[in-house]
Amino acid sequence: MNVSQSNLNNSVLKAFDLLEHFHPDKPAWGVRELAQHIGANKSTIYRLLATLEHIGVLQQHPETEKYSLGLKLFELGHRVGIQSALVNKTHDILEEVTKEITENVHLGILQSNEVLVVDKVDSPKGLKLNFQLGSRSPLHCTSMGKTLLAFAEKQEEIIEELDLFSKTPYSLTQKMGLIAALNQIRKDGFALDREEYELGLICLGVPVFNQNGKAIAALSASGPANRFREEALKDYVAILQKGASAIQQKIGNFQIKF
Amino acid sequence: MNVSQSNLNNSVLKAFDLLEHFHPDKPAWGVRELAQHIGANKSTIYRLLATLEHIGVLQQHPETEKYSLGLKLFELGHRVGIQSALVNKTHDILEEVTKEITENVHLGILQSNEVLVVDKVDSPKGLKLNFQLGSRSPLHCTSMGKTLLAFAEKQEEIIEELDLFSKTPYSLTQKMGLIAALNQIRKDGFALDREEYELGLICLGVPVFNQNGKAIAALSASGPANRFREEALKDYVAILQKGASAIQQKIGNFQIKF
DNA sequence: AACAGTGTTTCAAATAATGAAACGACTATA
DNA sequence: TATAGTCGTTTCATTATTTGAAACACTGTT
Repeated sequence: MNVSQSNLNNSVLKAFDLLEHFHPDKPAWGVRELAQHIGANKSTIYRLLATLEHIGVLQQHPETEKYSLGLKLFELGHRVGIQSALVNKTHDILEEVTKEITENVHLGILQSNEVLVVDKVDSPKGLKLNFQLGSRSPLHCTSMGKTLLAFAEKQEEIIEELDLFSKTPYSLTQKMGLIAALNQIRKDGFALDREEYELGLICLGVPVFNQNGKAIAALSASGPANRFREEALKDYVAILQKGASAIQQKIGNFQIKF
Repeated sequence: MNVSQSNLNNSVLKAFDLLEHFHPDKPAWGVRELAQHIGANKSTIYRLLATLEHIGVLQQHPETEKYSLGLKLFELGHRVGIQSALVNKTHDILEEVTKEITENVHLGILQSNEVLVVDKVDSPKGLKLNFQLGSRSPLHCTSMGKTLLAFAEKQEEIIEELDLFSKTPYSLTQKMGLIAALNQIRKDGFALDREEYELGLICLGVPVFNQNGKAIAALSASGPANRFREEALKDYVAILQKGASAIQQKIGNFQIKF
C-alpha cells in the first residue's frame, strides 16, 4: 500500500482509497478481510476504519462488526449537488422534460471514462429499471455515454482506454463500429441505445453544451422498448434538445473537471 | 488544530474536519482564507486541499482557484443511500404516501441532535419550499424533529443540549413548553408543526419504529398552510401512519448509530 | 481443551506531517 | 513604473505520527 506521491497527504489518500472499496457489490467489510484485499497491515486498516467510524463516515454494524458507509458521507455527498451549478440550477428543467416525455430522465457527465449520473427525475409511470443517482455506467453501451464520447475533445484517447465489453448481444464491442456510431451521433445530434445496455431498455441521449460550445453533459430519456416506438423518437429528441438548450442558458460558461 | 485522540488517524480527522467547512453558506474556500478560519498553518491546509482535489473529493475552480466539494464525494455519498436498508428498501413506500397525500414527504433520522433528511419524494404540486436530501434541521421546531425527540430514549439529555432558538414567532423556545408538546405528541402518535420552522409552512410527522419498538426515523408530510386544513389532518395522519408501519415491516430490526 | 476466527492494543522503528520563510505570479495603489 | 499587497505553491530541517509484528481479549467450533 504505497500511495506516496509528490506532496500529497498519504493518510488521506489511503482513507479515500479504503472508501472506494465500499461499493454496492461489496458494501460491508471486516478489518482483516479488507486489509488482505488491499494488501496492507491489519493494524493500519483497523485504525483507518476506526477513525472513519468515529466521525460517521463509516458505521460499524452492531452485530456483525463489519463496517459500511455512514451518514456523514451521505450528508457531505448531497451537499455537492446542492452547491453544484449544474445540478442545482437545472433540476427544474429535468422535471419539465420528464413531464413532456413521461419517461425517466437523466443528466450525466463524463468522468474517468464513465458516465456519472448527476441528476435524474423518475417518470410518473411505474417500471424503474434505471440508473441510480451517483452511479457510473459504461460509455460504449449507453446513450449518455455515446453522446458524451461523440462530442468529447479527447475522443480517440478515451476510446483506446475503453473496454468494449458485451453487456447485451446488442452492445457495440468493436472499435470500428463504435467510431462509426459516434460519427453518426455527431451528425444526428442525438444517440440511441437500443438494448445495448440492458435487454428491453431503450435510451435516447442528447448533448448539453456550455456557452463555449463544449459538451459538458448528456441528457437522456429511457424506458421499456415497447414505449420507444420509431414514430415517437423524433418528438422525444426535440423535447430533450429543448431541455438541453434550456440548461445551456442556465449554466453559462460552466466547466467541469475531468 | 490539535485533533489528536486515542489511536485515530490525525490526518484523516483533519481532512474531514476541513470538508465540514464546505457548507451551503460558504461553499468555496481559498487556502489562506480557510487556514485562517481554522487556525492552522496555510501549508498544512494547502496540502490537505491539494490531496483532496487530486482524488476528486474537492475541485478547484479554474479561475478563482478556490476549492469546493467535488464529484467523488457526490458519488460516495449517493452510495450510502443505495446501500442503506432504511432508504433503499423504503423509497417506494414514500412514493405511495406522496401519491395519497399529494404533499412533499420526507424521511428523517435523529443525528447529532438534529434531523437528517435521508429520503424524500416531492409532491406533484408545485411549491417546493422544503428540506433538501442530506440537509439537517433543528429538532425543536420541525415535525420530524419533535417526533424523534418525543420518542427518543435519551430525550432529557438531548433537550438539555438543545438551543431552542426562535426560527419564527411560533417556534417553541421554552423548555417547559417543548416538554409539554412532546408529551402530547407521544399521546397523539403524531407531531404538528404550524409555521414553527417557516412562516406559511405546515408539517405533520409520525414516528417510524423498528421491530424492537425503537423509534428510528420520522416520516413527514409538509406543504403550504392553506392546504393543511384542520379537517384534512386526520386523514393525513392515517396515511402517514400506514406508511410508517409499512416501513417497519420492510426494515425489520434495523438499527442506526447516533 | 485446543483451535481458528474475529476486532483491538502495544511499542520501538520508520516514515510522514509540520510550519516559517521564500517563491513566483498576480492585482491594485502610489 | 515602481511598490505593496494579494494569492497559491514549494522548500527543508524539526517534530510528531504512522507503521507493523506480535500479543491480547473475545467468540464460536472442533
